[in-house]
Amino acid sequence: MPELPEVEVIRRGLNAVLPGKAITGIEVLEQRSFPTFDLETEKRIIGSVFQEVRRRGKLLIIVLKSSAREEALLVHLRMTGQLVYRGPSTGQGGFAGGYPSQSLVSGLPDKHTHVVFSLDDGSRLYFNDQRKFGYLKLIALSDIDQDDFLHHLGIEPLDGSFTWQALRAALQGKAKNPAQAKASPMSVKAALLDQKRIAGIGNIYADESLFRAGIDPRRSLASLKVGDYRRLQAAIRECLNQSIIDGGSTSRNYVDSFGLRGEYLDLHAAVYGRSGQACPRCGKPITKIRLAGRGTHLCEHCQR
DNA sequence: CACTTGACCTGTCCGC
DNA sequence: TGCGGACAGGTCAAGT
Repeated sequence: MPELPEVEVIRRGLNAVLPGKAITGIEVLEQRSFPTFDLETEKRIIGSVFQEVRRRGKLLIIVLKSSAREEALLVHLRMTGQLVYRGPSTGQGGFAGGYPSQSLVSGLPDKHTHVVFSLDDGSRLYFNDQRKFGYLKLIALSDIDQDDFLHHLGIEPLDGSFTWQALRAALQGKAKNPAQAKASPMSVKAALLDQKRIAGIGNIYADESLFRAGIDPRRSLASLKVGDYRRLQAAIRECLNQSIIDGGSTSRNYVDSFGLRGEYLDLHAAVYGRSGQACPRCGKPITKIRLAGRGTHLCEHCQR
């Protein structure tokens, strides 16, 4: 659920409040959420200072600096993870109680809070995760290229290098033989969801991008023409950028770093979560099918 | 080897 | 109202 736009909104929110603050304490209440956490890890974290928050695909990279070296705290939210910041209870940023009144979460920590960071100004950072699929991991910043997950991530759709040609090359995969790649029977939706080909797209933005591009998600990669890749490349960028503007998508429990919901699904989504409703383009009902193991929303009339 | 399916979890929603 | 079961979907391991 947190896909690229949601993670980007969180990144920006954290980047506005964390840099310069030092970590004075960490509590790991659920080992599964931070499987490599031990005394050594704790020693490396406590006393370190937040530098900046980066993003790669759906992964947050929180850069810390200790006296010894720079560390990277990797955070993957998977399905239901949240990273929520709370200012000092005296009220930071004008927020009484340290958080905005519209915040969907209050009373932290709660039963889904698995990791708590205490900061030197009295603020806190909470990692919450209903389904415990998300994780934290600490590595030396210099080792960042060796992280298995990070290392294999595909192209970044918001980078300048994301052209339609790059999209085509990424989706077709690493097959050395171009003829073989061209013959791929894989559906375009399954390829969009493969983080090793393109990073950051999940179920919501796969469906929305394909609708915007007018492409049936069941189409095979082999069937896509240059025009399809051109339209899909533009559609992906437009969907992701619009969602970042809207604060992301909240379909179940996504909230940003201040506990606020995202408005993309209400304001701009055309098909996701709208089966039975009228297609905004042609008025025929949106249908929902199962594809690549996922619920898939489309307009049978507009997407071909 | 390329691709698909099941497991990991827990909360919500639907029908009976 | 309670209860069983389907469903949600990111990623990895196991299966085809």
